[in-house]
Amino acid sequence: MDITPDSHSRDGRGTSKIADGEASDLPDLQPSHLLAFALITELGSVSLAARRLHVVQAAVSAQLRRLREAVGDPLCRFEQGHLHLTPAGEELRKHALRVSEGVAAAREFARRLQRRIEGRLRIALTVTIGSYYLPCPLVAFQDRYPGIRVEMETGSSREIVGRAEDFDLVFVEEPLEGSAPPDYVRTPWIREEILLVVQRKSRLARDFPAGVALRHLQGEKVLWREADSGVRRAVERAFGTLRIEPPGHTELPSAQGLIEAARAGLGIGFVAASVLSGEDPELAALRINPPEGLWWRLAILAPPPAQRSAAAAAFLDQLQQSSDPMAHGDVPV
Amino acid sequence: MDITPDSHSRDGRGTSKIADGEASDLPDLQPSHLLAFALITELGSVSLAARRLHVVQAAVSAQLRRLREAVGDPLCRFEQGHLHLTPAGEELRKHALRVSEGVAAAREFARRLQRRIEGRLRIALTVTIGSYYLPCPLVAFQDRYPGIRVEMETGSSREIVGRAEDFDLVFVEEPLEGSAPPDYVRTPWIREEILLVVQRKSRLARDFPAGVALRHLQGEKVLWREADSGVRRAVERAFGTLRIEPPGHTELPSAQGLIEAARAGLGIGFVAASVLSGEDPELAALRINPPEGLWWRLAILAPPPAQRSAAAAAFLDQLQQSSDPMAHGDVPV
DNA sequence: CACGCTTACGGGGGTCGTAACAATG
DNA sequence: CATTGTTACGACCCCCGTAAGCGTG
Repeated sequence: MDITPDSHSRDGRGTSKIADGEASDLPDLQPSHLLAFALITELGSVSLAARRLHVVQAAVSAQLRRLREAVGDPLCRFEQGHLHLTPAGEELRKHALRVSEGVAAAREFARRLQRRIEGRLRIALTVTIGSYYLPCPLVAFQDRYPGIRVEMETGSSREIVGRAEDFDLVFVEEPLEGSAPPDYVRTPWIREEILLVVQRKSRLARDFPAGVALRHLQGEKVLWREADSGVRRAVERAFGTLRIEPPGHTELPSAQGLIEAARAGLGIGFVAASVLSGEDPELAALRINPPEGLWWRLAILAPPPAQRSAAAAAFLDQLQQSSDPMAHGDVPV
Repeated sequence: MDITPDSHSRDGRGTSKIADGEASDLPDLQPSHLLAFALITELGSVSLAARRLHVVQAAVSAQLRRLREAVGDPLCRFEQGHLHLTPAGEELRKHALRVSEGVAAAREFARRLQRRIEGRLRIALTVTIGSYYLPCPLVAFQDRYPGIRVEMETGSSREIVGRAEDFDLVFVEEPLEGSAPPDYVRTPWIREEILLVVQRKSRLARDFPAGVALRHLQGEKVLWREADSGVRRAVERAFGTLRIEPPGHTELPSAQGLIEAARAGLGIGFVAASVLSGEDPELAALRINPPEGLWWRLAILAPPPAQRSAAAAAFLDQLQQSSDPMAHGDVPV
């Protein structure tokens, strides 16, 4: 036999004397009444407490009466304009103060959360994003909200997408690997072109000044970044659709190193557009697969707006604000 | 200019954003929601919390939602049948637990008060009452309610009546001296006859076997108890109305001593009826002012029933129960 | 008589219960 | 399919605000 709770008790919030021998028709002790009582004892006056609670005297007076009824003992007395607590009131005051402080702390905590004074932001990202794109907005965010603790975790795209529930925001490279939780939303973040870097004097630069299709690169010596590089994986994926497998030649630990190697004629390389600053007299940056180009897209995976933490919402806001100015710029590796 | 609190705000208990820059239309954080949240986190389930709160799931679910809205951050998530708290939820849980414990303590305190497991009983009384009439019912009371701390204070009738507000019960001898607070109620307690003790062979015993009027005692040698004796004051008061002042002769420190002195023929004495146990071959106990006799009345001054502490009510109950059986009996001085 | 606490009374909104839906194992 | 959590909706009652009463300095 399962208890359908108070099925036939219309008494919404009342005596609550289920399976309780207590035949007392007393109203049960409400936390809010304790709050009022704590304030009354602190201020020594019902009217002052009412003022601070933004209600009229009569309301607080009624709360005090209900608390007294719930306790069953008189709690205080007003004589010669001053408040006097009975022993029971004195004792109850301690509990009321404890409750009051707890609620005040909770409210203060909520307030700090809302004002972004406090909070935690758990983000997951790939090493590439963590190295190139996130540091700048992150320091800006921390500068703006110094109280928010940011906890980062890096992992493969598939891994962090699978554990998306554990994070406020997940920064991934597209196309998404793995499956995100059902109602998560994908927000486009950065869309950047991947360019081919070759010597100006090379055959490719001469033959394809307006851009080169990937299939023309077969047999070229390619300067790769390390295996988990985001750009490398994007290019490899593009090659994969063509079933072309360009032989790896050299692995460079940084984009800058790759550029230098390309300048020296050691091979061709793929870099994100933002890495190339200004014109280079010796190097050409060619569009890939013209006219659309090969684009590298970064996206943010987030819970639906209603389920976002304030910190996450603030960070997303900031990213969206500064996504046009492209403030993330070129960060040295 | 005084603030009439929310005069034109019909919003009974709502956003409460008076003079608060916060333009957030969030509901404010209710203590009861914290209680529900604490229970949810403790039990790890909304339905279990609902069971224990004697409400349906939906109600608790709604409370959880309102708390989340009030905080502005998601608090928990339900995945694979288990509860997972977000960082904000984890933090809020601490405050919620504190509040929950405080409220539980307050409720437990109220319960103990109602069951008379705990409490304080502050009583005021005259030394006479404290010596003769109160000890017996008091030990019975303490035996029945061992958890209730009894605090006694003795003083003159006028003094303790004046400070009646400081006590749960005031035991006085009538007629009352001084003025009690306006709405205090007087409960008759003990009504006992004061008898005149004389030698059987004395003239008084011979002339007035059915009782003697006070005016016939003029010139007698009176054996008094000490000045603050209740019986002595009662008799003196009776004498006072007649404007007779019987010369004091001897002061005895105890009722028993007074009786012995009377037996020895040292004078006549006044004692409460209960002090005389059984017949005495040498002594006669004469009614005073027949046929009504001279009565000594004890009364209890108490706040109106609604303002009585549970302990006071219990003690009064017990006294009323055992007032007929006269269980207070004769207590040796 | 100003001030503070209490009581009585009417109205609005919060909260409960019912019911239907979605997700999970 | 049983269990659990959520949403929608209607009804009830708590609580607030207004107003009057009352005691006190």
